[in-house]
Amino acid sequence: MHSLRISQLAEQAGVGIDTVRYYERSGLLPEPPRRPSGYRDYPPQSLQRLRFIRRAKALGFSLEQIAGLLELSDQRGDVEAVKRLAQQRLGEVEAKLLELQRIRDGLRGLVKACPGHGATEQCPILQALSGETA
Amino acid sequence: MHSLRISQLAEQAGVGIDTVRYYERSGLLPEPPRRPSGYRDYPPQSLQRLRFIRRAKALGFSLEQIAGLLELSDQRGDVEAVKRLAQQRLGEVEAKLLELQRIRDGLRGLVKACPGHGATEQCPILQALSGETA
DNA sequence: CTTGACTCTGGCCCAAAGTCCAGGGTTTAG
DNA sequence: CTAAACCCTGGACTTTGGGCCAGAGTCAAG
Repeated sequence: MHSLRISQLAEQAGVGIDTVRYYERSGLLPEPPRRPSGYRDYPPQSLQRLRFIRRAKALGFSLEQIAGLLELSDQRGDVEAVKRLAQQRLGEVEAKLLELQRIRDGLRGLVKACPGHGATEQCPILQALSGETA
Repeated sequence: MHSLRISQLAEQAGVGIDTVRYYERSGLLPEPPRRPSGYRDYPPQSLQRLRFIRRAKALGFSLEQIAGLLELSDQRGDVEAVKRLAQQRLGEVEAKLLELQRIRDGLRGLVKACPGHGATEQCPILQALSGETA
């Protein structure tokens, strides 16, 4: 059951083969062991990691930020530093959540205010986002 | 009080001048009227629009997606179509929210589980993201 | 009326995040 | 043993979202 090769890993994670190699080059995915032929031989955890990356990316994190998140889970020891990093990310994520909620509320308002007919008038989403947080 | 020129608009919106022109080229910002000299002469609403774009971008929306959001507020008439579009966007935004909440919960768990010392052990963020939503 | 700050267009350049060969080994099924 | 299907490295190419000139016109102050 163990050990995937790159095409299987890529497919199961829903990314391209080149993407996998690119992540390795970028340090997001650790270099896997190689078979004598030179083929990469991935342990199944790689799959989790790749999926994590894919989902985080879908949320608008850059690969660099994702690297930061992954560091958290990789670190054993220096718990202090890990905690600080986590708190910082948490702050960022919470801020993002607040803004996204405003967008959601704006859209909800739009959908509700718009019973399928009548004037769209003052669409609320611009309002919802014209707030301060410069 | 009316009518900004490009440098003022850019500065007040917190973006570069080239960015403003780029958004115009991309259709995100409507072409403003010109003075006889050819200078762009922005109405103050442009500022709201630019700020909206900036914030949405910070949330991980691509310019193309932002164009979709803006379309909603631009449309007057064909209320049916607007509503459908809004509902679709709403779905997307809600999905994003759910995923972000999972990340937040994972990070919170990590922060809490990590009292500043002791073993990091099984960091929860990988778990928090290894869920299904393929 | 000149100087400095601003604007115009057009074009070239950049980083991020891949994508796509080419040329050459490897593995496996028939 | 040979063909199909994989994998390797290295490098070129692409798209997105701008940044950065050059050369030329414009505007405001002194």
